[in-house]
Amino acid sequence: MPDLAAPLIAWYRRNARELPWRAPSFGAWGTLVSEFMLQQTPVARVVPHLEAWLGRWPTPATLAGDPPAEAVRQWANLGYPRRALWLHRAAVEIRDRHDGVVPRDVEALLALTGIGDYTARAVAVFAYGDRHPVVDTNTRRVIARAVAGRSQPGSPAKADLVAMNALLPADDTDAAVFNAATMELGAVVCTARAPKCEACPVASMCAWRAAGYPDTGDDRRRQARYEGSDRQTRGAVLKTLRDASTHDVPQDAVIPDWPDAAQRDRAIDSLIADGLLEASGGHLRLPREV
DNA sequence: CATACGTGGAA
DNA sequence: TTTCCAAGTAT
Repeated sequence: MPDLAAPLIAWYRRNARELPWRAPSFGAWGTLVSEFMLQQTPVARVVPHLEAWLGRWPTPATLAGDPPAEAVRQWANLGYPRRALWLHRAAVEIRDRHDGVVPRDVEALLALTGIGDYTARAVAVFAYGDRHPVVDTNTRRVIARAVAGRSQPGSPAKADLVAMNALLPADDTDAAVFNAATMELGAVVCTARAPKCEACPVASMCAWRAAGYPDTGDDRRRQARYEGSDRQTRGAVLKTLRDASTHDVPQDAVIPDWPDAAQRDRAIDSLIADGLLEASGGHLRLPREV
Protein backbone atom coordinates (compact mmCIF):
# COMPACT_ATOMS: atom_id res chain seq x y z
CA MET A 1 0.00 0.00 0.00
CA PRO A 2 1.40 3.40 -0.91
CA ASP A 3 2.27 5.78 1.90
CA LEU A 4 -0.20 8.62 1.69
CA ALA A 5 0.90 10.24 4.93
CA ALA A 6 4.12 12.00 3.95
CA PRO A 7 2.83 13.74 0.80
CA LEU A 8 -0.49 14.62 2.43
CA ILE A 9 1.16 16.11 5.50
CA ALA A 10 3.50 18.17 3.33
CA TRP A 11 0.61 19.35 1.18
CA TYR A 12 -1.48 20.25 4.21
CA ARG A 13 1.27 22.31 5.80
CA ARG A 14 1.33 24.53 2.71
CA ASN A 15 -2.33 24.52 1.70
CA ALA A 16 -4.53 24.19 4.77
CA ARG A 17 -7.28 26.78 5.02
CA GLU A 18 -7.07 29.09 8.00
CA LEU A 19 -10.07 28.10 10.08
CA PRO A 20 -10.88 29.18 13.64
CA TRP A 21 -10.54 25.72 15.16
CA ARG A 22 -7.07 25.36 13.64
CA ALA A 23 -5.66 28.27 15.63
CA PRO A 24 -3.08 27.08 18.17
CA SER A 25 -4.65 26.56 21.59
CA PHE A 26 -8.18 26.98 20.29
CA GLY A 27 -9.24 24.84 23.23
CA ALA A 28 -11.10 21.58 23.64
CA TRP A 29 -14.45 23.25 24.26
CA GLY A 30 -14.13 25.26 21.06
CA THR A 31 -13.17 22.11 19.21
CA LEU A 32 -16.15 20.28 20.64
CA VAL A 33 -18.59 23.05 19.71
CA SER A 34 -17.12 23.33 16.22
CA GLU A 35 -17.47 19.59 15.67
CA PHE A 36 -21.12 19.63 16.73
CA MET A 37 -21.80 22.46 14.31
CA LEU A 38 -19.87 20.79 11.51
CA GLN A 39 -21.96 17.62 11.70
CA GLN A 40 -23.63 17.77 8.27
CA THR A 41 -23.28 21.55 7.98
CA PRO A 42 -20.78 23.24 5.60
CA VAL A 43 -17.73 25.02 7.01
CA ALA A 44 -18.70 28.41 5.58
CA ARG A 45 -22.00 28.42 7.43
CA VAL A 46 -20.46 27.29 10.72
CA VAL A 47 -17.73 29.88 11.21
CA PRO A 48 -19.84 32.94 12.19
CA HIS A 49 -22.15 30.85 14.39
CA LEU A 50 -19.20 29.27 16.16
CA GLU A 51 -17.65 32.60 17.08
CA ALA A 52 -20.96 33.94 18.37
CA TRP A 53 -21.54 30.78 20.41
CA LEU A 54 -18.13 30.80 22.05
CA GLY A 55 -18.43 34.51 22.73
CA ARG A 56 -21.61 33.85 24.67
CA TRP A 57 -20.61 30.53 26.27
CA PRO A 58 -16.82 30.32 26.62
CA THR A 59 -16.95 27.18 28.77
CA PRO A 60 -19.16 24.10 29.13
CA ALA A 61 -20.36 25.33 32.53
CA THR A 62 -21.58 28.65 31.18
CA LEU A 63 -23.71 26.88 28.59
CA ALA A 64 -24.92 24.33 31.12
CA GLY A 65 -26.05 27.19 33.36
CA ASP A 66 -28.53 28.50 30.79
CA PRO A 67 -31.79 26.80 29.79
CA PRO A 68 -31.72 24.57 26.70
CA ALA A 69 -34.12 27.06 25.07
CA GLU A 70 -31.26 29.53 24.82
CA ALA A 71 -29.08 26.98 23.04
CA VAL A 72 -31.83 26.22 20.55
CA ARG A 73 -32.32 29.94 19.89
CA GLN A 74 -28.62 30.62 19.50
CA TRP A 75 -28.39 27.70 17.08
CA ALA A 76 -30.58 29.79 14.77
CA ASN A 77 -30.73 28.41 11.23
CA LEU A 78 -27.76 26.05 11.38
CA GLY A 79 -30.06 23.09 10.82
CA TYR A 80 -30.68 19.86 12.73
CA PRO A 81 -31.57 21.79 15.92
CA ARG A 82 -31.47 18.62 18.01
CA ARG A 83 -27.71 19.17 17.86
CA ALA A 84 -28.19 22.33 19.93
CA LEU A 85 -30.14 20.37 22.49
CA TRP A 86 -27.56 17.60 22.52
CA LEU A 87 -24.68 20.06 22.81
CA HIS A 88 -26.42 21.61 25.81
CA ARG A 89 -26.89 18.18 27.37
CA ALA A 90 -23.25 17.35 26.72
CA ALA A 91 -22.27 20.58 28.47
CA VAL A 92 -24.35 19.59 31.50
CA GLU A 93 -22.73 16.15 31.50
CA ILE A 94 -19.27 17.69 31.26
CA ARG A 95 -20.03 20.02 34.15
CA ASP A 96 -21.53 17.28 36.32
CA ARG A 97 -19.32 14.30 35.50
CA HIS A 98 -16.02 15.82 34.37
CA ASP A 99 -15.61 18.90 36.56
CA GLY A 100 -16.37 21.14 33.60
CA VAL A 101 -13.42 19.85 31.57
CA VAL A 102 -14.01 18.31 28.14
CA PRO A 103 -12.82 14.71 28.54
CA ARG A 104 -9.83 13.43 26.61
CA ASP A 105 -10.64 9.74 26.65
CA VAL A 106 -12.53 8.45 23.59
CA GLU A 107 -14.78 6.23 25.69
CA ALA A 108 -15.72 9.14 27.94
CA LEU A 109 -16.38 11.34 24.91
CA LEU A 110 -18.55 8.66 23.30
CA ALA A 111 -20.66 8.57 26.46
CA LEU A 112 -21.65 12.21 26.02
CA THR A 113 -24.94 13.05 24.33
CA GLY A 114 -24.64 13.78 20.62
CA ILE A 115 -21.09 12.48 20.29
CA GLY A 116 -20.42 9.50 18.06
CA ASP A 117 -17.44 7.80 16.42
CA TYR A 118 -16.42 10.84 14.42
CA THR A 119 -16.77 13.61 16.99
CA ALA A 120 -15.24 11.64 19.86
CA ARG A 121 -12.05 10.96 17.92
CA ALA A 122 -11.97 14.43 16.38
CA VAL A 123 -11.88 15.95 19.87
CA ALA A 124 -9.32 13.48 21.19
CA VAL A 125 -7.07 14.05 18.19
CA PHE A 126 -7.49 17.73 17.32
CA ALA A 127 -7.92 19.10 20.83
CA TYR A 128 -5.62 16.75 22.74
CA GLY A 129 -3.22 15.40 20.12
CA ASP A 130 -3.84 11.73 20.78
CA ARG A 131 -3.44 9.08 18.10
CA HIS A 132 -6.74 7.76 16.72
CA PRO A 133 -8.27 7.42 13.26
CA VAL A 134 -10.69 10.28 12.53
CA VAL A 135 -13.09 9.29 9.79
CA ASP A 136 -15.58 11.66 8.24
CA THR A 137 -17.23 11.72 4.83
CA ASN A 138 -14.16 13.35 3.27
CA THR A 139 -11.81 10.73 4.69
CA ARG A 140 -14.05 7.94 3.48
CA ARG A 141 -14.07 9.35 -0.03
CA VAL A 142 -10.28 9.78 -0.14
CA ILE A 143 -9.71 6.22 1.04
CA ALA A 144 -12.33 4.86 -1.36
CA ARG A 145 -10.55 6.47 -4.28
CA ALA A 146 -6.86 6.49 -3.43
CA VAL A 147 -6.75 3.10 -1.74
CA ALA A 148 -9.75 1.08 -2.94
CA GLY A 149 -9.94 2.48 -6.48
CA ARG A 150 -13.62 3.28 -6.21
CA SER A 151 -15.40 6.41 -7.41
CA GLN A 152 -17.42 6.86 -4.21
CA PRO A 153 -17.30 5.39 -0.71
CA GLY A 154 -19.75 2.75 0.45
CA SER A 155 -22.02 3.14 3.43
CA PRO A 156 -20.27 4.26 6.62
CA ALA A 157 -18.97 1.27 8.57
CA LYS A 158 -16.61 0.32 11.35
CA ALA A 159 -14.30 -0.95 8.63
CA ASP A 160 -13.57 2.68 7.77
CA LEU A 161 -11.98 3.15 11.18
CA VAL A 162 -9.83 0.08 10.68
CA ALA A 163 -8.76 1.23 7.24
CA MET A 164 -7.80 4.71 8.43
CA ASN A 165 -6.02 3.27 11.47
CA ALA A 166 -3.83 1.22 9.15
CA LEU A 167 -2.75 4.36 7.30
CA LEU A 168 -1.90 6.37 10.43
CA PRO A 169 1.74 7.37 10.98
CA ALA A 170 3.29 6.11 14.21
CA ASP A 171 4.00 9.54 15.66
CA ASP A 172 1.07 11.18 17.49
CA THR A 173 1.54 14.62 15.95
CA ASP A 174 2.03 13.25 12.45
CA ALA A 175 -1.08 11.13 12.89
CA ALA A 176 -3.14 14.13 13.95
CA VAL A 177 -1.95 16.20 10.98
CA PHE A 178 -2.56 13.27 8.65
CA ASN A 179 -6.14 12.98 9.89
CA ALA A 180 -6.71 16.68 9.26
CA ALA A 181 -4.91 16.56 5.93
CA THR A 182 -7.03 13.69 4.65
CA MET A 183 -10.22 15.51 5.58
CA GLU A 184 -8.92 18.70 4.00
CA LEU A 185 -8.00 16.91 0.77
CA GLY A 186 -11.49 15.47 0.55
CA ALA A 187 -13.02 18.86 1.25
CA VAL A 188 -11.12 20.92 -1.31
CA VAL A 189 -9.48 18.58 -3.86
CA CYS A 190 -10.92 15.06 -3.78
CA THR A 191 -14.47 16.38 -3.77
CA ALA A 192 -17.65 14.40 -4.34
CA ARG A 193 -18.32 16.10 -7.66
CA ALA A 194 -15.64 17.26 -10.11
CA PRO A 195 -12.53 16.32 -8.11
CA LYS A 196 -9.46 18.41 -8.88
CA CYS A 197 -7.09 15.54 -9.57
CA GLU A 198 -4.58 17.83 -11.30
CA ALA A 199 -4.06 19.54 -7.92
CA CYS A 200 -3.86 16.33 -5.89
CA PRO A 201 -0.60 15.61 -4.02
CA VAL A 202 -1.22 11.86 -4.08
CA ALA A 203 -2.46 11.51 -7.67
CA SER A 204 0.59 9.43 -8.58
CA MET A 205 -0.38 6.77 -6.02
CA CYS A 206 -4.15 6.95 -6.44
CA ALA A 207 -5.76 3.57 -7.19
CA TRP A 208 -8.83 5.17 -8.77
CA ARG A 209 -6.68 7.23 -11.14
CA ALA A 210 -4.49 4.22 -11.99
CA ALA A 211 -7.63 2.29 -12.94
CA GLY A 212 -8.75 5.06 -15.31
CA TYR A 213 -11.38 6.70 -13.05
CA PRO A 214 -13.98 3.92 -13.39
CA ASP A 215 -17.53 4.60 -12.23
CA THR A 216 -17.86 1.91 -9.60
CA GLY A 217 -21.37 2.89 -8.62
CA ASP A 218 -22.70 4.68 -5.58
CA ASP A 219 -24.11 2.81 -2.57
CA ARG A 220 -25.06 5.96 -0.74
CA ARG A 221 -28.77 6.40 -0.26
CA ARG A 222 -30.37 9.52 -1.61
CA GLN A 223 -31.77 12.15 0.70
CA ALA A 224 -35.52 12.33 0.88
CA ARG A 225 -37.19 15.28 -0.79
CA TYR A 226 -37.27 18.29 1.55
CA GLU A 227 -40.08 20.30 -0.02
CA GLY A 228 -43.32 19.25 1.63
CA SER A 229 -41.57 16.99 4.15
CA ASP A 230 -42.09 16.62 7.88
CA ARG A 231 -38.59 17.98 8.32
CA GLN A 232 -39.56 21.18 6.56
CA THR A 233 -42.65 21.40 8.73
CA ARG A 234 -40.66 20.92 11.93
CA GLY A 235 -38.25 23.58 10.75
CA ALA A 236 -41.10 26.04 10.18
CA VAL A 237 -42.58 25.33 13.61
CA LEU A 238 -39.29 25.75 15.41
CA LYS A 239 -38.44 28.92 13.50
CA THR A 240 -41.71 30.40 14.73
CA LEU A 241 -40.73 29.65 18.33
CA ARG A 242 -37.15 30.90 17.89
CA ASP A 243 -38.31 34.18 16.38
CA ALA A 244 -41.19 34.79 18.80
CA SER A 245 -40.92 37.93 20.92
CA THR A 246 -42.53 36.11 23.83
CA HIS A 247 -41.34 32.80 25.28
CA ASP A 248 -44.79 31.26 25.04
CA VAL A 249 -46.75 31.10 21.81
CA PRO A 250 -50.38 29.97 21.53
CA GLN A 251 -50.34 26.67 19.68
CA ASP A 252 -53.05 27.97 17.32
CA ALA A 253 -50.67 30.75 16.24
CA VAL A 254 -47.95 28.38 15.06
CA ILE A 255 -47.90 28.15 11.24
CA PRO A 256 -51.74 28.35 11.23
CA ASP A 257 -51.91 28.41 7.43
CA TRP A 258 -49.75 25.37 6.82
CA PRO A 259 -51.29 23.46 3.88
CA ASP A 260 -51.53 20.19 5.82
CA ALA A 261 -52.89 20.68 9.34
CA ALA A 262 -52.33 17.05 10.29
CA GLN A 263 -48.71 17.36 9.22
CA ARG A 264 -48.33 20.49 11.34
CA ASP A 265 -49.76 18.72 14.39
CA ARG A 266 -47.51 15.75 13.79
CA ALA A 267 -44.50 18.05 13.58
CA ILE A 268 -45.39 19.73 16.87
CA ASP A 269 -45.89 16.36 18.57
CA SER A 270 -42.57 15.04 17.32
CA LEU A 271 -40.74 18.20 18.42
CA ILE A 272 -42.23 17.77 21.90
CA ALA A 273 -41.21 14.11 21.89
CA ASP A 274 -37.67 15.14 20.94
CA GLY A 275 -37.50 17.67 23.76
CA LEU A 276 -37.22 20.62 21.39
CA LEU A 277 -40.60 22.01 22.49
CA GLU A 278 -42.68 22.02 25.66
CA ALA A 279 -46.47 22.27 25.72
CA SER A 280 -48.38 23.95 28.53
CA GLY A 281 -51.92 25.26 28.67
CA GLY A 282 -52.45 25.46 24.92
CA HIS A 283 -49.12 27.21 24.48
CA LEU A 284 -45.79 26.08 23.14
CA ARG A 285 -42.32 27.14 24.24
CA LEU A 286 -38.71 26.17 23.81
CA PRO A 287 -37.47 23.81 26.56
CA ARG A 288 -36.83 25.43 29.95
CA GLU A 289 -35.55 22.37 31.75
CA VAL A 290 -32.85 19.90 30.86
C1' DC B 1 -29.12 -1.63 10.07
C1' DA B 2 -32.08 1.56 7.59
C1' DT B 3 -34.17 5.73 8.50
C1' DA B 4 -35.20 10.44 10.26
C1' DC B 5 -33.33 14.57 11.04
C1' DG B 6 -32.59 21.35 8.64
C1' DT B 7 -30.91 24.53 5.79
C1' DG B 8 -28.90 26.81 2.01
C1' DG B 9 -25.47 27.17 -1.80
C1' DA B 10 -23.77 25.29 -6.12
C1' DA B 11 -24.24 22.68 -10.42
C1' DT C 1 -36.21 23.98 -11.81
C1' DT C 2 -34.41 20.03 -9.63
C1' DT C 3 -30.82 17.56 -7.59
C1' DC C 4 -26.79 17.10 -4.99
C1' DC C 5 -24.24 17.65 -0.98
C1' DA C 6 -22.43 19.21 3.46
C1' DA C 7 -16.22 17.61 9.49
C1' DG C 8 -22.95 12.54 11.73
C1' DT C 9 -25.87 10.69 15.52
C1' DA C 10 -29.50 8.27 17.68
C1' DT C 11 -32.87 4.93 17.44
